[in-house]
Amino acid sequence: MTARPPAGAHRATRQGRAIVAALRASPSFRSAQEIHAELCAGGQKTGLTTVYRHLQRLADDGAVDVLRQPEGDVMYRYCASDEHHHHIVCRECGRSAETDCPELSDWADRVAHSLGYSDVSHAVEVFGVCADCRAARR
Amino acid sequence: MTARPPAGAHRATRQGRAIVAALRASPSFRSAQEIHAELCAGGQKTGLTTVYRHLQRLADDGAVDVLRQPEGDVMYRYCASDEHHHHIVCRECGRSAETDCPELSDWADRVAHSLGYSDVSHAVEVFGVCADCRAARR
DNA sequence: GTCTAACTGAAAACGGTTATCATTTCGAAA
DNA sequence: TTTCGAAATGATAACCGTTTTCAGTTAGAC
Repeated sequence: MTARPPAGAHRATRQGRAIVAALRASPSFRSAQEIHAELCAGGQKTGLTTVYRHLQRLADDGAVDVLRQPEGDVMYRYCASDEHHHHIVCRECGRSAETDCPELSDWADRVAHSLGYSDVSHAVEVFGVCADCRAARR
Repeated sequence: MTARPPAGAHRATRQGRAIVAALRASPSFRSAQEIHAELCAGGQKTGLTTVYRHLQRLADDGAVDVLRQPEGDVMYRYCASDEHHHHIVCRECGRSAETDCPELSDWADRVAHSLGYSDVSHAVEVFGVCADCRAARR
């Protein structure tokens, strides 16, 4: 009877490191497919399945933010903050900024309770055009 | 050279009426597939393609609200209000209520502008548990 | 070095949505 | 009422992102 490594621990793999590095290197939301293409292009051969698996686990662990685009694609971004927060995403280049939302939580709670709802959560995404893209337009 | 009916006009069809009726009859968000199944079950034979086409056009016309669930399914609901508004959706039964959002718009604009973003739009969904479902729990 | 659970990835399955295209239907004009 | 073309329909296939499968590989504890 030999001792076992603690079940549930994650192992350090080349692919896992590459995926986290790719996420950290980007200030904007990226799709699994984009990250996969980027890794392959950079010589980091990695299966698409593996990319999906790591992103999913990172999201479960709360290490990345998940955003669903209006078109339905799921995007991932490395989390700067542990706190509950929201994003302002540039419609053109995808760059995003984080913001906290105390007023927003208050608003959601107040409105929900006044309508008889409890256990309130909210999903908010703000879209706009960032300063650089606006400048590039003209 | 014969005169033509105005291009772009919509024609009144049995299927179109059935789809609108199904939407009007429900207080909660429904998926295209659900509506299709409901029509078929009710003897209103209608193609799935046609359901998608009508829902899409209604959404384009602003006649229905569109909501993307966290799981990715697109849901549709008849619009009570023409104004910009948001929904509070019951996590358990899907029932939804509408609410306006002047503070929310202000918040989104203010935060976005302070970060250099313009042409701001926002997507907000609030989820909770409605009074009936809460009562049914215990 | 040994061993095994964790990880990998090619290929297939999945599921919702959209495109294709031959057929049907609405409705304006004659 | 009949005609006729644009619009609508719907069965089928294509699409596309994501998940599952499963045989093979690898990290890392001992």
